[in-house]
Amino acid sequence: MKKFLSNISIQVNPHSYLKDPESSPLGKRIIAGSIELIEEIGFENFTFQKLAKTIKSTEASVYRYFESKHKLLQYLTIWYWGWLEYHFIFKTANIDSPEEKLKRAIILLTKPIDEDHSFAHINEVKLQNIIISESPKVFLTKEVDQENKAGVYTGYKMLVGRVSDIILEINPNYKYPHMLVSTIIEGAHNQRFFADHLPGLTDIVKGEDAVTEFYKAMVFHAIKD
Amino acid sequence: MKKFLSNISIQVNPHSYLKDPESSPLGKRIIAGSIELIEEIGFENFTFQKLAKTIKSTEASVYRYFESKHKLLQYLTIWYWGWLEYHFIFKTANIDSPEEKLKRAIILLTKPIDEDHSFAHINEVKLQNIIISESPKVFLTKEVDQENKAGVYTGYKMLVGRVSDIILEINPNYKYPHMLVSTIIEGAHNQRFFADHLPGLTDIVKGEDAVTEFYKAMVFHAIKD
DNA sequence: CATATATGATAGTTTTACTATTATTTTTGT
DNA sequence: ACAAAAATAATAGTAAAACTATCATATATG
Repeated sequence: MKKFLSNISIQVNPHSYLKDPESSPLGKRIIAGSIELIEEIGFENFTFQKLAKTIKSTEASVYRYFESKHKLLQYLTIWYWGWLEYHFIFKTANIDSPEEKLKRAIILLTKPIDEDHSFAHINEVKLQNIIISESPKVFLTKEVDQENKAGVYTGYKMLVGRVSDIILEINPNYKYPHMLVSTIIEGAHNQRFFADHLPGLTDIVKGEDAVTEFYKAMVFHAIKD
Repeated sequence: MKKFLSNISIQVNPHSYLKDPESSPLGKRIIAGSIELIEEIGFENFTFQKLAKTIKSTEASVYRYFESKHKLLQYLTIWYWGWLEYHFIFKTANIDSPEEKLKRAIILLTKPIDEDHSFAHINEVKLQNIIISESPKVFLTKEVDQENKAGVYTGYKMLVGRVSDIILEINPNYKYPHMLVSTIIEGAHNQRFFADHLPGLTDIVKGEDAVTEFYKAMVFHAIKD
């Protein structure tokens, strides 16, 4: 899957930035550098000073793009939801069977990504690691309601809504489609984290992608009458 | 359910504290005060200086009990897992049917708690709100592996292990019991948070505890052959 | 009642998060 | 090609947070 998105870009809610990082080379270096650095040292240890040093710029310049490191992480997660939604549309296009569409959606939402380099300055694999380890910190704050009003979570809700719609195509009487979808998205992140760091909280089955298998079976059982 | 634990206390891994807060009145004020304050202002805005002020002590005194606010939050979550495990044992004691035990376990893990005051200095309802909004921040750090080695997550794993054992009693061939249990624990927290702040990510059904109903149905469907 | 221990009062250090100012470089319109 | 505008760099500074240290005082204990 190479460069198939060469002329499109993921729209990110401007609430998360002061100046669009897509609009300049420095902005792109900030994004690329922050993905590298957050993945490497973790969000708590990440500072704009360290970022400036790695991308050979200055703290003040970074602050012209992002008001805080929290907003930068927010930007990255919004971008990721947009990226997921794009792939979702791509992967379910022209498929008639809702069961097959749902299966593909679950794979997208639970499998580690291997594709790369659709966007020159974004390392999707590292970004996904950041999403797994850091993304709950974006919404688990006292500012979540304001941010929600500002539209920060629209992309996430759209994605959940799209997958929910497929579930309702399969079973129009199923009562909890959104719950099921957000459970598998957040759950898959947790399970990947547990597999790496707290294996006692998960089940690792050799020669099998247990996370995807587990959620696939779970979803199809849950929505059956 | 009143004071039925008058002579027992929840053991917390000493890795999380410098001096046992259960061992002194000041220690108990630190715990009580931090539960109030973290619930009110959120973990990011919480500082030892603010805590000291609310409990009428000093920053330096708080630091004699906890090395950092991260360790304090860790202490609270370890205590909560111990509390849950105790309740789990209590609620499943003398029940023969594994289905009934599992049902009770799911209720315990997914329902908001209403009982109170079993432990004088701990407000369990507020503590649960903290667990919902802040507990992933305990393990989602670069220090998780060291902490795990130090036994910080033993209580969580024990709890997950106990519920998994019931699942295996019902279906010895089920491959993912730990995954299923940790999915419902973390999932229920997320869904409660979403219901309050990001309702587009969940399904609120009036006159019904949708979270508990959803996970009960999900689990029993998942473990069926 | 002497001694040890816990807490309080106070002050200090380092780091982070962020703002302000001016100089220099790069971009853009004509 | 060049002047004006915009972006970035260089530098410095402030406020608060996250600790650490010291000494005085209170409380508990043997």
